[in-house]
Amino acid sequence: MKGTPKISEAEWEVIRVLWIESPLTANKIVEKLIASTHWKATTIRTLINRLVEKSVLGYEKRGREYHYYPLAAEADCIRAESHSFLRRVYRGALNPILSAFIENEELSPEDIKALKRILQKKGRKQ
Amino acid sequence: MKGTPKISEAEWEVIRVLWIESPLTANKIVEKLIASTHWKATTIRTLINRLVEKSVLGYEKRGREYHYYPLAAEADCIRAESHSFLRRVYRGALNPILSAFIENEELSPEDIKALKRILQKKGRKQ
DNA sequence: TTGTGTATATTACAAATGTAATAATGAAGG
DNA sequence: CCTTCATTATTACATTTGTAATATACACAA
Repeated sequence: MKGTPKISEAEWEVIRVLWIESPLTANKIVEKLIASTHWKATTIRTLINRLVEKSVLGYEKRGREYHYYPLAAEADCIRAESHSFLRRVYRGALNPILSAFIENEELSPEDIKALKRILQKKGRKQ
Repeated sequence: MKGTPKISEAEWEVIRVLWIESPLTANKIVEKLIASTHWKATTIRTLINRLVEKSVLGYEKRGREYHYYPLAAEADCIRAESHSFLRRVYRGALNPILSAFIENEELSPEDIKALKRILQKKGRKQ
């Protein structure tokens, strides 16, 4: 893996459906995204092609259809994006952002419990 | 506040120096950023002007110099950016990202303690 | 073999972004 | 007043992104 390329906001929508299920034909992808966005089919095709150019998606030609699948691992892309975000916004000071997230967003009691556990473990390792 | 506009990656560098200290003349901003980036002075001027157009920065003309200061509150911009990030990458599922951050990035023991405290409080409120 | 649908491929085009160069303007010194 | 330097203003230009429209090619039916 060569370090994940930059994935644009719209492209994220596309790759995400393939992380959920793949391979999928272009048509299937279009179908799913038309349900959740206001995009035209051609727009979605463009996004798919750009992701292929960026080597984020691969495809297999089967008959006259292409079956697309992710080349970039979800975890890698998320890590890269998170890192870029942290650098941009927090310059590496992690605590403020975690605090902000925890305070501003929704967390179920189970979430809270899980996070406490992770912190616990992290605390022990240091 | 009208909902913070989109601040680009490069622009973030600029606004951030003004959140640390303001008002600053364009020259001061340039000076600080040249130290921490490889940008030319004119590039930084462009970024400043774009931020003014976006109403993220305001300025006061004093003599022939402009003194720039933030119009958008740091907290608001961070909140907006965080939210957009969360939606893009995690579709609102907060727990995985928090876990990833906690596991992947550096956290001091104090950080860990602080976060536990916040979680504690959050847990009580629900 | 010729239409006729569908898939894919090519092209379009404006706005945002990264990255500047150049022009104009005004203040201060001679 | 005129030159010069420092500031700000205008212009530039390639890429990326958002958002498509149009063209082409091929499989299948008639």
